[in-house]
Formats: sequence, structure tokens, C-alpha cells
Amino acid sequence: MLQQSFTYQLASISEDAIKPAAKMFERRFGLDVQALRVLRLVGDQPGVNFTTLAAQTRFERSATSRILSRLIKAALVRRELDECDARQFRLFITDKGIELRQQADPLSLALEDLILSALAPDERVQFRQTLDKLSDWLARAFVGELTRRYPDAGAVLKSSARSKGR
Amino acid sequence: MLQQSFTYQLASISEDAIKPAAKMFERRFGLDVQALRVLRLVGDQPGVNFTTLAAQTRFERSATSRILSRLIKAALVRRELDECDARQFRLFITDKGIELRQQADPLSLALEDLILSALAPDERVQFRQTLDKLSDWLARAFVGELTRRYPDAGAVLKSSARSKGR
DNA sequence: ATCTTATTGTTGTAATTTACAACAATATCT
DNA sequence: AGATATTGTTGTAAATTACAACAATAAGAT
Repeated sequence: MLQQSFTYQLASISEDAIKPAAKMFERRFGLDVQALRVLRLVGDQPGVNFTTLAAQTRFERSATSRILSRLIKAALVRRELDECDARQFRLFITDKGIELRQQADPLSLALEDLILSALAPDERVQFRQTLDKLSDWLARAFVGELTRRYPDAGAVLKSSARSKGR
Repeated sequence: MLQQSFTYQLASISEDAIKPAAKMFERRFGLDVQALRVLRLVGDQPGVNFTTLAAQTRFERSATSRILSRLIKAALVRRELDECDARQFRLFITDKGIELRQQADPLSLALEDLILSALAPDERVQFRQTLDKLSDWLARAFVGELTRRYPDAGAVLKSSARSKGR
């Protein structure tokens, strides 16, 4: 086996892990993983507004908006007008949404466990710690360090507000 | 910070790590990371044929074919007809391609080092070992185990020939 | 030999995804 | 009041990805 670049290896792993799981979720719940992710973000933050949500979502606001309207149409999420600001509304998960999560979340956890079953228990703990360290560093310092060393890197730095995933 | 699913976290990390690097490579060498990857695969396996290459590439044969023809047009790769089988040809990196790699590869390594600089030296070693374990297991056993536990997972299992990345 | 079937690599194109930018509605600042 | 900024939605272009047809050749079967 040729030596792999570690970033590529990461991408491969997540792709291999996510793709089959994604299929299951679509079959069982009629939701793609992105929609599920948005559902969870709303569920965990009752009353979020769109802008906050979109910043956590890792895809475009436009995409988030469309996913959200599908969730609302499916009655998994509802929205209320904000009393103070008529431009905003607050998002809430519905009972139906909660019910769906009660089925979906254990399945997600079971799938993750299955993937991590390749590792010894303490290795698993260590691995997750390392991942936290890495994502933290990437979100916080990487781009800055990169442009310091390579001024031509062309840092974009647009949105920010990452590292709040789910 | 909300708790993240580990697969999602992996995807985020690789995306954050790859995107800025990708920009640099495009500016400096006029090659996107995929083309660079193909160039490396060819360089490391002088005389590969297209089918073998495409299996290692993680994208469609059609995409691989187009990338390859760009590399050939740019004179970074050349091809020879196979003596035994007129359908096949054998691929080789050119001197110009080697030269490009001599610039690009150290940069890749430096970038990976930069990313991993967030980790202590022994943590780094451990991390890479864990990644190897994981990708190995995913390539070898995951899909089988998944369909055993969840017969509705809808395993596809089309190509195979993975775990030979670069 | 010839006929059928399989493989190799390329190409056209449909489908999907992603990004961008314009927009109406409302709020805030001067 | 008028100018500027923010919120969320929508239209559409651009890029990506997937699929399937294809010509050229090889291999196997009768």
C-alpha cells in the first residue's frame, strides 16, 4: 500500500463511513443526513434563528434555507415570529420531529459505535480527544498560521462561527 | 459546544485542512488537488494502466479519464501503447511531471506537518496508526458487518480495490 | 474461422450540488 | 426622513458527479 496523505485519508474515512449510513437514513426516515443535521441543531437549540443556524451548518445559507423549508413542510420543525424583530423567526422542533429523532439518534450512535469498534476502548477515547484538539486548532489558529507562513495561500476567512457542530 | 458526531467531525477536519491547501496548489502549480493526486499515483507506479489507476482514484472513471487527459496535455504524464494488448496503454510521469512533484511534494508534507503541529509528537504517531486501523477496517469489514446488522442498509460494494490511496 | 461476449478507455449528457447575487421586508443609524 | 444594514428567500449560473453509450480490441465458444 502506497503511503497516503493524511488529509486524503481523513476524507476517505469520513466518506466511507458516512455514505452507507446516509443511505439507511434516507430509506428509513426519508431524510438526507444534512436535513437530519439541521433537525438536530434546531432540536438542541430551541428558538434559534436562521442566521445562527446557518452559521453552524457548514453549507450555504441558501441551502440551509431550502432544507429548512422542507423540514417545515414535513412538520418536523415549526417557526414562530420573533416578537421583537419582525425579520426574524424562531425555530423549534415539533413533536413529530422529536419522535423522529428518538428513532434516528440511537441509530446514529450505534453506527458510530460500529465504526469505532475497530479500535480498542482506550484508543477510542484517545482518538476522539485528538480529533477535538485538531478541529479546535483548525478553527482557531490554522488559517492565520498558514497565511503567516505562506502569504500566497489566499486565506478567505469569510464566515467564522464554526466548531459548533453536532 | 454541542456534541459532534464523529463522522461529521472527520469530514469537517478534512475539509478545513484541504481547502486552503488546495488553493495554494492551484495558484502555484495550476493543478487542482485531484490532478495532483493522479500525477502522484502515476509517478509512484510507472506503467500503470488506466483501469488500475481509476480504481485507486476514488472518483469516476470518466472523471479520471478527463483529469488524465489534462495531465497529458500539460506534458506531465505521457502514455505508451501496451505491446501485448492494444486496448491498454501504460502511463508514465514525464520529467516535467517529476520536476513539478519535486516542488509540490515538500509543500504537501509541510502543510500536513503544520496541521499536525497541533498534536504532541507521540500523539501524532498514535493518531496516524489509528487512522490506518480505521481505514483498513472500513475497507475490509465495515460494509459486510453493516449489512449483517442492518439488512436494509443497501450495501453497494461496487468497485472494491480501495485502501491503495496516496 | 466466425460469432458472441467481455474489457479498455473516452465521450456526451443528464442530474445533482454548490455558489452567487438579487431581492423584499424590516430594522437601525444619522 | 433618508441612508444603510440585516434577515431570510429565491432564481440561476457554474461546477461536480454520475450514468450510459460507444468504438476498438481481446478472449472464449462452437
